[in-house]
Amino acid sequence: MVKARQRQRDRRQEILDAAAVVITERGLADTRIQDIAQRCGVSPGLILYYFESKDRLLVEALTHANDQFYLRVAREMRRLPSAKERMTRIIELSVPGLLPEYSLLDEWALWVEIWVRALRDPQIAKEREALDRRWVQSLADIIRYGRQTGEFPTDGHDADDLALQLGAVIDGLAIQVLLNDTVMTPARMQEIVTDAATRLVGYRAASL
Amino acid sequence: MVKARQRQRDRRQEILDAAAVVITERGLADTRIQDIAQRCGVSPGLILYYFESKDRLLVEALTHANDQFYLRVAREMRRLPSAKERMTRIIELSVPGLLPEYSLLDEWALWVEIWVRALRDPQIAKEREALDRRWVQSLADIIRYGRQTGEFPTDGHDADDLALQLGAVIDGLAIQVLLNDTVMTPARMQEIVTDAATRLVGYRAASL
DNA sequence: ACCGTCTTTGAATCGCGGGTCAACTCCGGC
DNA sequence: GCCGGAGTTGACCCGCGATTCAAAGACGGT
Repeated sequence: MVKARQRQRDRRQEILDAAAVVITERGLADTRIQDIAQRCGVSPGLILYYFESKDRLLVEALTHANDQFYLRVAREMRRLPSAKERMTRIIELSVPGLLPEYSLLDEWALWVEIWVRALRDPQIAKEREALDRRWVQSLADIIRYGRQTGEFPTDGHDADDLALQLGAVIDGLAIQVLLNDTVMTPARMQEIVTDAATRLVGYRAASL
Repeated sequence: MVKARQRQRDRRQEILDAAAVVITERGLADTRIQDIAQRCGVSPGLILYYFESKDRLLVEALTHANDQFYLRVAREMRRLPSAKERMTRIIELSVPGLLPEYSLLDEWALWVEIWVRALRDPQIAKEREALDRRWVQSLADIIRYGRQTGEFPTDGHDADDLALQLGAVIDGLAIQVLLNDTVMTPARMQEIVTDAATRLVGYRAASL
């Protein structure tokens, strides 16, 4: 009985992962159940055995993918001892296509799909807000941590405010990078965001 | 013959406008030919008499709507005598939902739809880039104009660079405002963008 | 008033893809 | 080895919506 539960959860995960991949490749609007089934090496009927509808599956897949990403980032942050390093790293991770090992293009592409749906689907709107807050929270935590360790000055604005602004800059630039590789390159984005972060938070960047 | 051409062009415009409205209301993915026809008070068949396919129509509608908006803004800019006023005004116009008379929410909602499609449709990607450049150009022009009139200092960065950064900040914040009316309000966005503009360009804002 | 062409209609076609379902398989417990 | 239920399949149903098309209408030119 326990094993059955486990196996069921595994299967669900597998489908969610496959769904995320397919959405990334084909876009939310062009993702068919058939595609997801194929990527799992499974029949289309099975997909609807595990999820009550295509729509629910897609929604869950989007948040699931974001969760995965968030957890990876959170784990990395915990490992880094200094706030500056954390800031540098989280910026690296935010730039689409900067690090070849994570294909962050994918993360951002999914993110844009979430935005579109959030415009008209209240459930997604709520989810999106939660995911976004969590992300901004991570930035704010780094700032607070740095103030605690003495790496960052403590006389600046509220950490949450700063994080919100920094997050906005990252979003705006990420779109440019994601959609247009000529004018705004990953390297350039990294530079600009680093600059913005140091100015907002008020510290000196580690030279690259 | 001439009149016929004119009438045909009018009909096309009418359809494009209707399409933009429907896309805004229902989202690109859920827009049906039937909806557009209904909004024009016309039969579905006619839509495909004027456009070779739904897809072409939608693409054209997106850029058409953006053109309209751009032209409105450009006209306004020309009327304002000082660069500071222009900057203040273009910021107002960039904040979704700030001005009730223009429902800028709509502009931004369409913009997000363009992004999603641009991820996978090379034609749209190219169009989007052109539209975006035009927009950033407007910002850069204001900066250059202000330097010419002596309103802005001339020792700062390249005007195009500054415009690019300012544009990114606007994009990032606009998404937040568009999707989430609790944390990031229009008024707050306006404040932040104004602040960013004055710091980037290096002038004093007119107090609000 | 007549003709030919451009518009417009609305019904019909057609393919696609989500969801259903009855049958089959597999596996774990007895 | 046998039973029962969970897991899996793939064929089928079904509605939706893009596109086509033949027929009807409007309109300008003669």
